[in-house]
Amino acid sequence: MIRVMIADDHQLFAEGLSQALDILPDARVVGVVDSGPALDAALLNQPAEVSIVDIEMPGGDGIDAIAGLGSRTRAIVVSMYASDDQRTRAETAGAKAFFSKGVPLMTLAAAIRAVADGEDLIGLDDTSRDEVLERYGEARLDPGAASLTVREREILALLAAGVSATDELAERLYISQKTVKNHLASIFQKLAVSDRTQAAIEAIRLGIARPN
Amino acid sequence: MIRVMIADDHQLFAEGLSQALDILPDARVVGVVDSGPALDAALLNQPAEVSIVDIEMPGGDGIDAIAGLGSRTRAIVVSMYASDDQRTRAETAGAKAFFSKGVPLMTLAAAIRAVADGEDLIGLDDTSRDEVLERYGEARLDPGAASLTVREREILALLAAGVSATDELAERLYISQKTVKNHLASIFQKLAVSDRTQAAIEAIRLGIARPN
DNA sequence: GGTCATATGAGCCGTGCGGCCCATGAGCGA
DNA sequence: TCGCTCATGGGCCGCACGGCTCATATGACC
Repeated sequence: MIRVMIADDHQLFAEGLSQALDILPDARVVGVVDSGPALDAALLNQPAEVSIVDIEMPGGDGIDAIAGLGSRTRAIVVSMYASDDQRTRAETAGAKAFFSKGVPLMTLAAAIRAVADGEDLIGLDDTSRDEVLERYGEARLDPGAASLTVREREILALLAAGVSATDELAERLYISQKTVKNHLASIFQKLAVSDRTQAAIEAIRLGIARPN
Repeated sequence: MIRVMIADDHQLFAEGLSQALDILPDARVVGVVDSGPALDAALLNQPAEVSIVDIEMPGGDGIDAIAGLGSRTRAIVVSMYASDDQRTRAETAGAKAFFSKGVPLMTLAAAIRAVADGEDLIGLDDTSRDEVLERYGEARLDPGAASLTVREREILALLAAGVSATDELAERLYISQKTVKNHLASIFQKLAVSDRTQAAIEAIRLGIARPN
């Protein structure tokens, strides 16, 4: 599940995009803000892998804002009137992609997946960029935890119950530590997380395990 | 918070002990079972740092049960009629402490703290053992998360929100990675956990952070 | 019979994590 | 003034964790 934050002062656009992205099985809009500083503040309390940032916003340029975000989120800059020097400025500020607001939604969706996966689209020429987007055209697996196998759910449940060490997990399940790590790697990929802490939280959030 | 599981077929004793231990600010009884196999099964779904195991139980000797528990829990064996050969058998099975049911509650409480802290009491002679128990006579800190500082709560909240990597935590808080690790080490000690996964779960359980 | 998903397991490797001890400065209360 | 807590850092170290590729066996499905 890719968490997306939207920064745009045009409510109609922002909320419409929010609704549209929520249709995607592999992305979820976790917040909408209307200025650069507000984006910065929102990300403090609500992590998001990807942020969609408009250039034209009151109270400071959107590009100035993302320069100060560091690795907190990966920024995709969108502009009403896309120009080459805007693209250059976005790249300098550390944005991972740059689009005109005229692109199809599915292109943006593909870009979100690509950027969340670590791709950097902004420096590419058009043909290379389209090639990458092509690869991310389809939704990345599971609507939640649907694709988890039974064994993977067992491991997640234990993890969320506090059994975090590999050797303990292996003992409980009567399998080798190596197999535990293999299952965990598979879980990480399916839940789009990067370590067992995030997996445990996600397991609780998805209702696979109860917090108590 | 030390999680304790009690295995004893005498309900009066088990539940009484459960109530008594729950008074302690640093321990919590998370389950009561009445046989060795039931202990094994209960620990699969409910981790416990320490288990109080009675020797005299129907359906298999309590000592036989703990031999198969591995590192899932540290066992403290209690017996109605403590004998030297029972103590020897308990030691062989991997128990960390052995007591007659005649000992004062506070002695058992001290033993629970000692065993949870990694001490092995069963091989010690009486004077050495009493020395160790003396050191663990007082409750180990916090009634829950009361002793956490403001900064530590901030870090916990971020952790439970999915910000699990040290470098990301440092960026959000505008402090060095080293300081983040120092705070985390302090949190681990106060919550009696051993890694950030368990800390995040505990934070959710304590209501410091919401799962969603 | 062939293909696919699942569960099991191995090896290799870089580095992030957690344990340990220590230092400094600010703030506060005895 | 002394002592304490807290937040901020540093250094060191062992090892567990996560990323990668690969192998094998077992069912289910077609």
